[in-house]
Amino acid sequence: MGTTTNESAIELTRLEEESIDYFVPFVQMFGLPKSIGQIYGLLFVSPEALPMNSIQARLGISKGSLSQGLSLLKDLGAVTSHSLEGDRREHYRADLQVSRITNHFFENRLEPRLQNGKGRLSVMMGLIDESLTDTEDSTEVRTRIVALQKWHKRGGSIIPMIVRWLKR
Amino acid sequence: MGTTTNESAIELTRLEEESIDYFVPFVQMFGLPKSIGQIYGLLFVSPEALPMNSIQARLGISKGSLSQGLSLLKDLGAVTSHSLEGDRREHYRADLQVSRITNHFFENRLEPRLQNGKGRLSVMMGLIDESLTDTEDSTEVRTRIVALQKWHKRGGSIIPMIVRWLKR
DNA sequence: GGTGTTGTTCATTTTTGATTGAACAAACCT
DNA sequence: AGGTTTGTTCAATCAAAAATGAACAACACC
Repeated sequence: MGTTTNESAIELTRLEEESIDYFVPFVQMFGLPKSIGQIYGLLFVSPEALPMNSIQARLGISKGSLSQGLSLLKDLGAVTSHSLEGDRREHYRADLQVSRITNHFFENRLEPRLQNGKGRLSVMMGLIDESLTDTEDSTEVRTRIVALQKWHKRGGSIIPMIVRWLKR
Repeated sequence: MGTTTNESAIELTRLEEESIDYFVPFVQMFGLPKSIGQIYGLLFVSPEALPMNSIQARLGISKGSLSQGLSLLKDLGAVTSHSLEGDRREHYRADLQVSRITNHFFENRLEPRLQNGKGRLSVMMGLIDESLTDTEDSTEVRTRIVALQKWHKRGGSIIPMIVRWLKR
């Protein structure tokens, strides 16, 4: 039933499978790769922190993906790493704040593009204004761009609200 | 400066270039292909409705992409098609409501996955509850899932608000 | 020092998704 | 009817993104 068919050594529990199948589409809708969802999904239902090799054995993904995935998740603050006494391996634990993942989307994916877009809109207005031919058409287009600018600003202002809503 | 270098027959105006360079990243952040952004960007600053062959000549993309792109944009309600007297070709015009595009993201991309996720969360709760071993660990995990459920619900409830905010 | 373990990096491979263009259908005209 | 224009569909190609695994670095222990 789950999409989590793999050739890995260690079987996943039903709970782990469900969690992974929850988080994979979740991270994907925010433009993150599947492996991130798998890792986070597994850690989310693991009461104790897990070392890399154990995660790898369960998910059956490559060491490279895992290392990169964990490092991204650490950057986001979605997982934390812990050293245990008498064990050289780092152990990884999921942070409960799922919003760490969504914030990444808003702050790194949306914000910069909105910023860039803002500049382009000004340029467009400039181009319209300097075009001498002040026809009916050009006023129509000007109207459109003004509307877009307004809408753009509105979109930008809602993001901080969403972020605040999703955190805590 | 613009990324809109192509081999097409008809030159784009600076305004058209800027508009395309505005909309391409815009649609991409909502998971739509670049061609959609090009088409919409061009139409957005065209005072008169354009026929397919003219769009193709300006953008230099294939007839196939164009046809598919326009049909998606029409489905979203982001462009409308009009028949002109004495011209067999359909003419396409951008709808000012950019929110048509974003709504597609929220309603077709986010909503269904949230819905699917809701089901998985119930399954997860069920699995935890039926697991007889009622250890410290299992209560910890239960807590996590409850928190996730709460967060999930919160996320679901914000979407209609965003959609309403973005429309008009 | 040498050996085994842990984790990272990055060039190659694989997978996924977008674009192309040729074949086809439909509409119009003479 | 035949010929032309307009638009769609879909298998093949191409491009972008993700996953792999081998090479490497860092550390620990003997």
